[in-house]
Order: sequence, then C-alpha cells, then structure tokens
Amino acid sequence: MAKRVTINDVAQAAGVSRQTVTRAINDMGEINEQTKQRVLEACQRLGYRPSRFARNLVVRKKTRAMGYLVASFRNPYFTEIAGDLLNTAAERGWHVVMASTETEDEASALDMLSGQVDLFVGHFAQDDDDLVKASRGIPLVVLERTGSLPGMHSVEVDIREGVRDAIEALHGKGARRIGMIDSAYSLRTSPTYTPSPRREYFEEFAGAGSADMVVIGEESMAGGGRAFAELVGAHPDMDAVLVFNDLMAIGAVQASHALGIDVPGQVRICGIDGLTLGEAVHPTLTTMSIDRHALVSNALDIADALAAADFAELPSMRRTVRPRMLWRESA
Amino acid sequence: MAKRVTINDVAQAAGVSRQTVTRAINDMGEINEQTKQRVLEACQRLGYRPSRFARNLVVRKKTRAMGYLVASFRNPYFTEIAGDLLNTAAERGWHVVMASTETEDEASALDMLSGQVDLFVGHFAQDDDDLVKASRGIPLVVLERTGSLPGMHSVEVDIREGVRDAIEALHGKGARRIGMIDSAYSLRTSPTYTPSPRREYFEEFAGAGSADMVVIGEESMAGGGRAFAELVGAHPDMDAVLVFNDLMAIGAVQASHALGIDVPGQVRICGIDGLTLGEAVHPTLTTMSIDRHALVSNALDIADALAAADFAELPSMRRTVRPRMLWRESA
DNA sequence: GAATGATTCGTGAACGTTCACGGCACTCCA
DNA sequence: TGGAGTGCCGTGAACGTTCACGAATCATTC
Repeated sequence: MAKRVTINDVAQAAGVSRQTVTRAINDMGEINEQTKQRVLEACQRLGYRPSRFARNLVVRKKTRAMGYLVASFRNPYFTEIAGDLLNTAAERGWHVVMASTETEDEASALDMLSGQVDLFVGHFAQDDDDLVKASRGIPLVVLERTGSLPGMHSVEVDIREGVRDAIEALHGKGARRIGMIDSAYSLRTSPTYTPSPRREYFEEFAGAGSADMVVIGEESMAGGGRAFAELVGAHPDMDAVLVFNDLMAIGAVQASHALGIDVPGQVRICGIDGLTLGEAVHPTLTTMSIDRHALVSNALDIADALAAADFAELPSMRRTVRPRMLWRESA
Repeated sequence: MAKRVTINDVAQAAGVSRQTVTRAINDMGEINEQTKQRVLEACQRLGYRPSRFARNLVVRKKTRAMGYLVASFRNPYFTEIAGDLLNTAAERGWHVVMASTETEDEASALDMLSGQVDLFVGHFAQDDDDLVKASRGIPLVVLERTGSLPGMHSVEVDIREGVRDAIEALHGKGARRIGMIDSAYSLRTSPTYTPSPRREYFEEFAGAGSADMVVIGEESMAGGGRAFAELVGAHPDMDAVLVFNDLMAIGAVQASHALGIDVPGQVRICGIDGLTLGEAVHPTLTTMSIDRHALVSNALDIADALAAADFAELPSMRRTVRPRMLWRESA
C-alpha cells in the first residue's frame, strides 16, 4: 500500500510550512494569494487529501454520529423511517451511518460500525444481552421494543392497545369471525416459530377460538397473499383479517381479486403500520397506523439527551408512541 | 462542555498505564485477568469511550467510507438502490454514510459529509461545476448521468435506447397515439420547467405531434394520477402513455379506475424503473426496467478502483447500464 | 545457581492535523 | 528616527490512541 500523502509532503513540494498549507486548503486568510495558488496546485499534483481522523481529532468538533441499523429495505415502513430519521437527524446536527441487518447479522453490523459512531438506533431482533455485548459500550436506542439493560433506551409502540382498538373497530363494523396473518420472522433467527407479540395480543382480544384462525407467512406482499389464500381456504366463514403489517396486507388485498373475494363486503382487511403505499392498492388499505415521525423524533430526543451527557451511562429512558386507526376502504 | 475522559484518566483511576488499558478494552492478552476487570470497572465508572478518531488515526485501517446521497426516500426506486448499495458495500468492506438531498440542498449535504468520507455516490441534479466545488476534492460517482469534469466518474443508464425500445414495443402492440407524463422535478431547482431527457427522447421517437401529448406532474403517485387524468381529458383518443417513472405510473394505473378507463384495453400504461411495487397495483405495471443491482455494482467497481489508487485523481471512468422491457399487464 | 522462558506491565514514539504564539519584513505617521 | 501597526509565515505543542520495544517478576530447567 502506497504511503499516504500528508500535509508535510505538500508543504515541502510547495516550499512552505504545514501551517501555510492549512491556511490555503481551508482558506483562512493570512496568506498571500500567490502562495495559496502554488500550494493548491501542489495539493492537486500530489493528490493530497487531508485525513478526516487527524482533523477531527484536534478540532473536537460537535459532529455526533449515530449508526442506524435498517431492518429491511424491502419494506417501505423501514425506509420511510430511515428517510425521516435522516432528515430529522441532519436538522439536529447528527451524522447518520447506516447498515443493513437484512443480509448481515445484527452483531456483526454493530461491530462494524462501532468504531464510527457514538450511538446506535434501530429495530433489533436479538436478545438484550447479545445486543449490548455487540455494541461495545456504545449506547443503544431500540425501536418498538423494551430495552431493559443499562445502556439501552427505548421508544416503544403500544401495539397491545393498537391491536385491541383494531379488533374492537372490526367488531364495531359487524365482524364476528376474525382471523390473523402473523409474520414468520422468528424463523430467521431460530429454527422454530415463535408467535409475535401482535399475535399474542390478537388472541388475547379476539376471543375464544381465535387462536385457530391464525396463519403465518413470509414478510412480503407475496407472502401475505399466500397466507390470505390459505386462511380463506381454511375458514370460508371468516369475515375479517388482521394482518401483521401493511406490506403483507397489501398482498392480501391484491390476492383477493384472484380469489374472487369481495373486500370489504365479504372479508374486511386491516393492516398495521399506516403506509402511504396502502393507497396504491384497490380497495385502499385500512390500517392501524404507527406515527413514524413521532417514533423518530422521540428517538432523537433520547439521542440528544445522551449527547448532552457526553454519552455517559444514563438511566434507561423510555418513550411510548400510540398507534391509531387509519380508515380507508378495505375495512 | 465537560472535558473528555481519556485513556489516561482511566489508567490513573485504575492505577495502571495507558497500554494496559488498551489491552483491557481490546482484549489483547498479555494482561492479568484481575487487572483487566479492575480496568474495565474503571472505564464503566468514569464513562470512558475511546475516541474513534484517535484510534483510526494510528491504525491506518482499511475501512473506507463512502457518502451516499439519497435523492428521495419516498420513491422506492431510490430506497431499493440504497438497500442494494448498503449490502454490496458492506460485502466489499465499505462503510456507507447517508444523507438525504430531499430536504437539504445538495451542496450543503456534500459539505456536511466531506469530513467523514473518502468518496461520494449519488443521484445529483446540480451542475458539474457546483458539484465538484461542493465536494472539496473528494471523488464523485454520479449515477444516471454523465460527469465530465476531472474527479467525476459516472454510471450512466442508456435511457435513450430504453425509451426508443419502449415506444417501439408500444407500437408493436398496436398503439398509434402515444402520450407521455413528464416529471416536474426541474421546478425544484429552477423557476422554469425544463423538459427531462426522457421527454426529449420520447419526442424524438414518438413521431410528429407527440410533443403536444405531454403533461407534467409532481413526482409522486398522486401527481401521476392527476397528470393522467389531465392527459386523457385533453386527448380522448390516446391509446398509450409512457410515464416518467414507476411511482407516477402506478398513480396513473390507480387513477384509471376512478376515470373508468380500461387498462390496457383502452390505454396502455408503461412506466420506467422496474419497481417490484408495480406488482401491487391492478393491473400490474409494465415498465422499462433499470437493473439497479448492475447500477450499484458498477458504482462499487469504480469505488474500488479509486480506493486502490488511494483516491488520487484518476481519469474519469464511465460505465453504462442498459434498461429493458419488463412485461406485465398494463401494456 | 545461573540461564531460560513465560507472563505482565510500562515508556517513547508515531499517526496527521490544527491552534496558539511569535517572528520577520514592510509601511505609515509623528 | 523611532515606534506602532499590518501582512505573511513558521515552530512547538496538543489532540487520544496504538505500536514497538524493553523491563520487571516469577517459575522452570539444566
């Protein structure tokens, strides 16, 4: 590997001192225009690029960097959050470094970024223990779940209340036989399926016999479509479905055409997330909406609080976001 | 601002030397388990966090960072690219720092990141001159456009060929009166509308009179829907539409229901991009597909070449990706 | 009992940049 | 002629960490 071109090399080539080079490249004044040009020309010629590490080391800037772990770029729910986070973070003076946990496992993604950032934010699937271990002492803000260990902070979503409200709303519309499509995401990290909290809340509120009316599917439009077909096949009298998320729910609405099922006349479909995308499908998707902007700004409040304390270990902070029904056509 | 806790503070608190602290926190061996615990406990107590800058300065690691400027998080086209880039970059040992140019202007986004990265990648709207000026000597890989200045490299998409093929294909399907929906994006940076290259190619290949059958719309589903309504209102005999991108095309397909227009029977709709999302709508969207994975991997090839040369100024590199028709139902 | 080796720890130097300060040459004015 | 002021430039120090090397201690071996 070729040796790095430093500021001293440039200084020597231009016949001046370090400091003069600094003045030239940062146009700081106190420098003759002619020498400045000569220095800049030397930079060009040698291909000099200042080391961002050395620079940041001495200036002790206030640029704080957070690492954001994106669960999936195929689900607009997460990309919308990412976009919102990027904007809000920029406003508040944060840099955002991203990595995907879709292909890579969470531990190695955290490890990779741990040298670059002051803070982690993201949706995580791993255990608390593994998480704090992998984050190497860097504070963690976990989204849509509770972080109990020291060094973890959380922005929770009151999904239990959301599911209860959704089921009540469906009952209010006259639904009597409600089914559910759950996500098979637990199979990604473990060999056996574990019901999601959303499913548990569903069974808690949907009443006796509801546990039989659950089908699991892959977390995609196609997966939602297949699960929906399976569900209506097994339960022809079903008159409403709560779907794990909007992406799968959109797949279900899409599949209803091929299956010849009238939505919402015959079966009502309700998603969870509140994606704008739900307006693209026909009929448009009714959904239990999660305020993503609130989620992000709460996370950034925590981030700012941590930064104010110089990322020392603070008692765990918790915020909660409450979802609410977004009525459209499918339910 | 409180003074930073350094490795020396920890060393003093634990009654050992710097190096011993280093050994403890990076578990490097050559250290007694007991002292190690004492050191770690001191770290904990003082809230010590190593400076990533100081660390990177000395180890001269091979972690290269690229800044990716995301044009929009509301268009899946860009988020899919972002996801792909993140994965491919991670595989090849790159960090990715992202910023959005949706709310912030490109120059300030570049400026903000310029201290953090070795390389920029993104879709840009600004002039070449402004771009290289804002990037402070950091190499630039521009996507879907040609970069002519030194320090700029490009991955182009042969949109001209794509548009020609799309129009020929529509002709082949029997279309005789083809319209187009163009994006109004030029209005974001300038007060007057400038036709996009896609529109220019459309007029070049669609034949005489085609220039009258173009309508501009906002770059969103709703914008595409409105533009479609306007277009069919003005040209009832139109039998096909080429839409600036899939997001708008999906809006057009969606709008066709409300307008009582049969797609593709009465009007064929063809988008540009090749989004998976095109399958969500009914009828599913036919589109001129751009291979986003090829786009990304070409960009990373250039990035690797630049990294191999230690980001010295190389002659501009250019790659080209060719789009091709993705037949679904709407055309 | 001296030599050898293993284990554990500490010290000077280096990474590449900017900051604080001081010096030189020159002009200007009394 | 002397002093103050101004424009331009250079030198030591500092930022916080790790690397290379050496030293001290203790057990082991011949």
